[in-house]
Amino acid sequence: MAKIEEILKNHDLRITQIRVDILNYFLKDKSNALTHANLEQQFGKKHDRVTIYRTLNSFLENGLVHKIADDSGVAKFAVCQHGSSKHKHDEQHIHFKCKKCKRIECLHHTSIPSLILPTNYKIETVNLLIEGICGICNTKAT
Amino acid sequence: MAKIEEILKNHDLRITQIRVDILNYFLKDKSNALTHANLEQQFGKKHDRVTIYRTLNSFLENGLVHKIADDSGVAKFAVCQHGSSKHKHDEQHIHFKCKKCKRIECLHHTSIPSLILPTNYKIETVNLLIEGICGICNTKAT
DNA sequence: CAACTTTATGCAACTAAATTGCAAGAAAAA
DNA sequence: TTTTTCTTGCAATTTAGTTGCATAAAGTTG
Repeated sequence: MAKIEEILKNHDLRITQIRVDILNYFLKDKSNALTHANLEQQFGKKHDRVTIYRTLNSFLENGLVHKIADDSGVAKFAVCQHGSSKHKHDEQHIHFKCKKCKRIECLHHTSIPSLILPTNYKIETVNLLIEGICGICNTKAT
Repeated sequence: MAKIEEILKNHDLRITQIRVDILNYFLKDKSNALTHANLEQQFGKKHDRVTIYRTLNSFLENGLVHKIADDSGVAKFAVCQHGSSKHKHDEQHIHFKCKKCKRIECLHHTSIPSLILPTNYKIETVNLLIEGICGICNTKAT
């Protein structure tokens, strides 16, 4: 069985054309976040708009991708790092949004420092989005 | 001149009824974030839906409020701490979203630790959203 | 592998959030 | 108080996402 199909299986997802296509597209650049619009542009002729939404949602529910919080109002998704089970939680990591190229990427190798909150606050998830200029844009500066 | 009106002036905003109303409402609980829907519920009879959007946007542009990134797709706003000029940047702070009461609040007294990013990455803004159970909900637990 | 069960897909319609254009009205400036 | 500039209200539109339902495909079982 091809690698892609194994990944889908491991996340309790049926193997269908659109899922293979979209997962492949995500895996081309693992740290890059994608929107529904990005995928519609890529696959809009081959697959239905609504099916793309539903694919993203099932990927999300089954822990294959995670949703990235940003203030644009458009949902962005990126593949989770762990290759296998849907139950294993993705390590928390930083998201970086470049103001120049607009790309959002996951910085998997940069850890989130521990935080001290007021008494009685219970932390469940930490969502850290940094905006600035990414390495690529910064080297080929104006 | 009343305090509210001074604040508007200091942010280069004309004094109008809706702006006074909305700013007052924000200031009732300075650390609480509000959505357009919250404000529409409060002021929908007195003021137009679109005007509420525009009020939020001018508050945002003139640095009176900031927009909070979260994954819900609905824009949330909270007043900035500094009372005065629109040019003074708001100190960066943590946002906390309670999974029980759904409230988003600004933790102004909890600072963001410094972060080390990969080479050539330039940080401009840090957006830190923590989800969990807030102090109030946690003490009156189930 | 045929029949069956379950889940996914495509299409149309719909909802929700936010924006735009424009004429009229209100604030601030001259 | 007149003029200029900005703000408001209304209608229409755009954009993002969801829902219902009939059909089709995937996986399962005898």
